[in-house]
Amino acid sequence: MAKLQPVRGTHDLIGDDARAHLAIVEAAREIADRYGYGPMSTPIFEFTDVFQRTLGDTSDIVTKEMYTFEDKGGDSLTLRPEGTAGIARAVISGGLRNELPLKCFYTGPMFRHERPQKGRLRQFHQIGVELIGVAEPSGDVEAIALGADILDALGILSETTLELNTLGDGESRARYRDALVVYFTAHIDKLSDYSRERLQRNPLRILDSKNADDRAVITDAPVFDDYLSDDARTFFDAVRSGLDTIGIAYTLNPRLVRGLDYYSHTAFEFTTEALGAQGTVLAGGRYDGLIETMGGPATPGVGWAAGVERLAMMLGETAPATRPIALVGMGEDGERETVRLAHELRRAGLAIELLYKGGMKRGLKRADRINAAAAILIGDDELAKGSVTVRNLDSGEQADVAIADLTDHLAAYR
RNA sequence: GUGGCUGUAGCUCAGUUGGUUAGAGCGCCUGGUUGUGGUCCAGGAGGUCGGGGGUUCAAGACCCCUCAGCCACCCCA
Repeated sequence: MAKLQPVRGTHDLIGDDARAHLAIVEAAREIADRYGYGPMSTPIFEFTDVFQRTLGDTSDIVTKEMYTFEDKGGDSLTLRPEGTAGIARAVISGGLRNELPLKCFYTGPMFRHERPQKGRLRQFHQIGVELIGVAEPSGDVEAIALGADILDALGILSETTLELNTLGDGESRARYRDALVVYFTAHIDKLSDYSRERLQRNPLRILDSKNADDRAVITDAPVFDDYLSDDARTFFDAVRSGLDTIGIAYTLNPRLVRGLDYYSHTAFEFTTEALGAQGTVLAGGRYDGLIETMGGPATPGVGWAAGVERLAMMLGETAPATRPIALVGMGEDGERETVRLAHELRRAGLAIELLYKGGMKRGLKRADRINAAAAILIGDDELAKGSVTVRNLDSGEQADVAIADLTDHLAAYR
């Protein structure tokens, strides 16, 4: 830390950026509420174990991306890299098992020690939902519909594609995994270095490789469809027909995978071409094995998370803030009166900007800069008459308004 | 963690083969207007040239290291 600067990969949210983030979260929260997904908040740090056990010792997040530290009591704590683990932990430790299904919406910062690039930060923000305790495909459909509704409300659904895949049940996936290992091992000389590593850790990931040589090998790789159990196929068909019923379009992407064992059945991502290499905007899936993996009773779950920064990048111009009315006081008495009036008018529901000092010229200049719709001028002349001057800053027209009539007069600016 | 590109005023950027006091536009401040903004005119403030080291008579420019940003890989929101 040679210099006063933000930590790499972190970002201040100021002005319009802050407003845009808030607007996204608020829009999402409101829609989630309509679906019955109520707010829930878990700590931004947990015992390291919570993430280690849920995410698996071989995942990238655990092996190299966690912000882990020891607290003064000697416990190993970790800044949360994602939201699901904490909620799953709360389900177990908070006795929420008796209140299933749990439907929740969460938002907040996440932390991953990655190299920053477009759409990727070390501290970023997510919104997300979880539906825990529902094993039916209608739960998957509901979660996806909720995500689509939020994207639609933000005006960006049409810029995204919903990619959909099934990871089957554990048995199907184990057999498929074995088949892949056999196939890729036979072609190991043609694989990239990265994919050779993946072959050890997570063979399904090879299917998702961007490497041209890998792609050639992948073309003839075994397809999951041949290994899918009847139950898994039935489940996936039900999800698909559910989406069809409510008119949500999707593309099947057999290469869309999740590494960890507790994932099952549905995997989906809303992706876009608009964000460069980090095209995933909202992604999730079913994690029926998660809570059991953490030491709880077998409990099904499905959910997703979306990156607020990525959503914000797609939004472009934000809706302008409501135009305030500026109060400009001249002289001591005038300034005192603006303070009193500001309080009164704000309590009457108007957006008021108090221009603390500096006289009329400066006051009007500032009123203009903050995009005020009107300025209320109060000086000795006005005080003597018991009125104020209301200047429309667009037309330049001015009116002498008795203080008693002011609220009515200003109704035009609401 | 790996690779490529880039760091000059609050912002966007010029700055010639190394040459004297580092510039522009926008923004900001002041005045023209002792009670009238947005336009115009005049003036002004604002720079460790990301940081450190080196080469040189001389470095914003060249070399090395480092930090940061961007983009990509990896991975993911």
